[in-house]
Amino acid sequence: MSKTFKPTESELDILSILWEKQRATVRDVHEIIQLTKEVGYTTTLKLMQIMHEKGLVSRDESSKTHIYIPCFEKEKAQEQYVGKMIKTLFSGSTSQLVMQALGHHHANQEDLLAIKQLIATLEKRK
Amino acid sequence: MSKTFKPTESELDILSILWEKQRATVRDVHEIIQLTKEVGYTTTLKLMQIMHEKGLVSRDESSKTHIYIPCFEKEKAQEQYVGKMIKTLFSGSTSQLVMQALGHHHANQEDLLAIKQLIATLEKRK
DNA sequence: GATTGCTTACGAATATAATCGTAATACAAT
DNA sequence: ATTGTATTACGATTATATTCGTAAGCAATC
Repeated sequence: MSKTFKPTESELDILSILWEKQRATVRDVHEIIQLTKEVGYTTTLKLMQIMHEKGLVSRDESSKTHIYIPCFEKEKAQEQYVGKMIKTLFSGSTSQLVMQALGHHHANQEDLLAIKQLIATLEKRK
Repeated sequence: MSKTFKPTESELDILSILWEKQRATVRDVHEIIQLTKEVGYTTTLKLMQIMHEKGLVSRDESSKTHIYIPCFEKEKAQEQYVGKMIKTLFSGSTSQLVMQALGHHHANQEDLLAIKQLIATLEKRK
């Protein structure tokens, strides 16, 4: 029964900030957005208001300056996007995605160790 | 000088079919799209025409029924989307993406072996 | 050569997303 | 109280994406 959740590009950018900070005001969010994008304050405000209408975020209105909180877990978004990506960009092959990621983006020794351990677990569980 | 390439959702669906088949007519593509989506033939046609205008695909017009060919490599799209995803959904952590993928999507023994080998290479190259 | 069926071209309508200006409101400082 | 500043609300505009109807071309078949 979980609704298909499908934020737009801009909404996802905002969500990613909210997941990071847990809770934030429009200004908090806007200041971060502004680092990478030339955009007015009211634009960010409006986007967050729309996200509120859609139920993507909730907000604490007890003080004048509202505080926004994401309405669902980052993990849910991760699952959805990773799945879609494996399907449309990697012909359904998980390992191709994994290898693309490892091949093109840095992972340190510790990270690699953790991955090896996960693989070991998966192999045992066969 | 490579332009930022940014296909829409629908365009990406079409591209993914073209990458799979290498070359295809509008009808070929439409028949596959139709399996998952209720949409008219001319809609698919129009989308592909627009993609042609944008330079996302080229086409062979020598016979009446045009044959479409993707204009750039799947790998380029993979790189771009994986990068964006690591950034917005995994706080910049490649290994988190990798572990999410391996944890939630099936990979067989052979796949896992290939990944282990890649990791070994990366470790050596330290 | 008329009819049928499949094709492309094209314009228009509709839907969705993103942007911002302006006004109203609250609150703090003078 | 008045002024200044930051906030929200809201409407309007613009941009972009999606959808499809209709017409025109072409080739095979009747």
